[in-house]
Amino acid sequence: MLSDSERALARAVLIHGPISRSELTSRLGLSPPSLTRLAKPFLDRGLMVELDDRSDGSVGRPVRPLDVRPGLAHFAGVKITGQALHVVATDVRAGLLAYEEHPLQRRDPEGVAAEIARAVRGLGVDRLAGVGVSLGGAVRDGRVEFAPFLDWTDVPLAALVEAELGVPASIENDLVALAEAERWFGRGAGIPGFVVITIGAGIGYALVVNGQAVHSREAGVGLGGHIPLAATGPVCHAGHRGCAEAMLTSGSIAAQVSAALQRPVDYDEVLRLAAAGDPAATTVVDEAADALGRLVAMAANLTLQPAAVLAGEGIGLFALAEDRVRAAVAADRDPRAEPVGLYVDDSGFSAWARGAATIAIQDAVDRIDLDQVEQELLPIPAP
Amino acid sequence: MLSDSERALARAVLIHGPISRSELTSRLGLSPPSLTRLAKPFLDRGLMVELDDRSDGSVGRPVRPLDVRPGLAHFAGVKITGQALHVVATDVRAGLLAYEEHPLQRRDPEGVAAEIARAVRGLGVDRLAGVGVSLGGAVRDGRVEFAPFLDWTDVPLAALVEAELGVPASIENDLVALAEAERWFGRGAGIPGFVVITIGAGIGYALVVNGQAVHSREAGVGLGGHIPLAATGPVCHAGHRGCAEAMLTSGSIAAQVSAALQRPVDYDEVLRLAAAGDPAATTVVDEAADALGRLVAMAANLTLQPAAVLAGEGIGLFALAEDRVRAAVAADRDPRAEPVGLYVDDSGFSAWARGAATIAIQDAVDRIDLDQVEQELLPIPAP
DNA sequence: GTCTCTTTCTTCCGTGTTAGAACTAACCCA
DNA sequence: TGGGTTAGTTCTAACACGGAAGAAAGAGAC
Repeated sequence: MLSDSERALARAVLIHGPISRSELTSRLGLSPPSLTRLAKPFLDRGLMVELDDRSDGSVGRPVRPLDVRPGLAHFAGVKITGQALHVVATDVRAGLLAYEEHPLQRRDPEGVAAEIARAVRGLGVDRLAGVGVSLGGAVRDGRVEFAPFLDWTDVPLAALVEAELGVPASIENDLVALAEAERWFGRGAGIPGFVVITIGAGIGYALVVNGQAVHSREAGVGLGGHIPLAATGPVCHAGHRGCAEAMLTSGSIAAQVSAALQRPVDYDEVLRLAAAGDPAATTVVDEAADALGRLVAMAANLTLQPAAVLAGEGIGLFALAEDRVRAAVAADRDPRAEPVGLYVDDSGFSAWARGAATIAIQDAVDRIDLDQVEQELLPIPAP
Repeated sequence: MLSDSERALARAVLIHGPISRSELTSRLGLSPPSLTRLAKPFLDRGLMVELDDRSDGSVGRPVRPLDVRPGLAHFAGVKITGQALHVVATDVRAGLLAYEEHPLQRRDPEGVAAEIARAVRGLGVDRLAGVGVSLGGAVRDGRVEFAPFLDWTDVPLAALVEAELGVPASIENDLVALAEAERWFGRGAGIPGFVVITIGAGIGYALVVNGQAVHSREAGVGLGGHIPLAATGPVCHAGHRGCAEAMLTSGSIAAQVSAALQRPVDYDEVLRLAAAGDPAATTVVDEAADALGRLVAMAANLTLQPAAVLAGEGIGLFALAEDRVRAAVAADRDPRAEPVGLYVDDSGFSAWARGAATIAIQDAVDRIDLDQVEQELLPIPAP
């Protein structure tokens, strides 16, 4: 619907906040006249607004930065896990407006779609322009090809959710969605390529290269989880000693400390104990930090990307043992290579659902038709 | 010089051999009229020819496939190692016409440039349209920023070679060049992404994602070389036990077998001994095969690419222990994931120099100026 | 105050690229 | 010989783009 240049403009304004036409010329490689021409329809239809950036003392005509019209639309993002729906409402930049968690009652596609619809309606968001749904598994063209934790095969989830909610629905693999969120609105904004590693109940892995997320069939399979990271260490359920799952998942870490202390301890308590100096917890956390650093280094080495975004609900580990992680990264990295940039997204569980919302936002941008913008958008008074 | 569409056409015809306009429409996303218009200047100026594809029995007007004019130009490729220059002459599709090896006498930039020029002239190629040079190190904009094995820093090698030879010279990192060669003309043609692993005197590693080679600053540093692959095993010069260099380089393999047999044995003899069933050689080769498989699996897992091109002068190992390599790949790969496609380029040392030639070819395509095609090209009679 | 300078943005217009519609070319087959 | 089929071409209208020149809007100098 939009031409390439129009879409590039829309994306640039969405991602880079208020931005002047002159900066857009260099960023998009277009001439000033083209920017004037391209921006006009977006302004006329109320999709963008022109800010009057008050004079900052510099000489010359003041810039009139373009921005997305505030309150133009809202989006919902839903991450499906085996146990729950994590639901967020966001603005057009995936900024968090609300976050809720709902236990998942049903597992059949229709039931899940109905619960997604109920949860999204429960957010009470007006101007909902799209819903994004993410889950672990292989996803293509709005269909869940394969989702092991729900035992789904070839489920047309986007169509089901659209039918329930009446707004466009987008589906994506949870890790690809998270990578997209980090790339557009998160810690990876402005970096051409990076690795995404999540730790929590499982190990997640995704990749952005040359400014685009790698969208492989494998994304759902969890290939990063069984990379060997320690010669000694616990054994994962697949029988790998010292693999990423064994060293880094919150369940395995909690189990190790529980065994040592001979009482049940959960992950958060492990982190507290380690912070307080408990020797068993400290040992386990330190070894996990070493393993995380090794995983980051290995991923950076093999993907040739000098940056990593760390996320997931278990990422509290990093704050506790940052020095060890960094030391482990450096140890497995050639000293002549650029040091790996580490960016931590500690927003925990809501990051997953924000990732889903990002997919909905991206699809909404691609869906814009300047000839068919609903007139309801226009009456909103500009602030 | 060429517009985007013209360049896309030129590349498609170069890469995909004789190809009809109708197939180009779908491949390039252009309309038939555009193909007619775009192809005409290339035909008029003698850069392309129209084949009359004799009727194959199908109904309808026969196709007139476009192809590069035979004998249009030749290219030279030079790979610099610490000891020698490996030099090839190729046609426009990087097809091998000649291969020579010259010991490297001098190490200073001017001396190397002079030896490159002498070696290339020695090939006796007419219609030389460009020279590509590749070497291990960091390269940018025709300059060698850093080449440890020659102890070079910021050497304008392209300019030096151009001055000596009088034809355009292109410089690239050896592994990026090899990856480009595999992507355009080699085993990776038609695959959107793959990993390149070379074994030989060292371990090489490169990456193609979304149809483009990853061009990182790190490419020259050899990051793939010290990935841990075996808990036991020999120690590399950097002190890593069981790392890729220790397990897979021809020097390390030969040294292990030499130690076992208590006599000096070179790499080729190791392969012969293993093929003949010698127990020491077999053990070392089998362990190397396991390590190679593990490296491939790890790279495929972390890059999310389901294919690997194996190359390098030591790749004879693969033919000898293919089953073990494949088994090791499968063992470290989630069974639900797509199996890794293995493509072997067993052309040995000349593959490196063909990679360099590929870079020259790519640059030559980007340099085409349809307004300034030399008239000398035209008198060649079409076949 | 007003004049000049600087920078941003806009208007005008020529150029070049694109694809739709209609057409021609070249072959198979009956 | 004439219809069917596919490939490729010609004509033309639309349109996106950037260069040139101009307008807008402020800062600073006098």
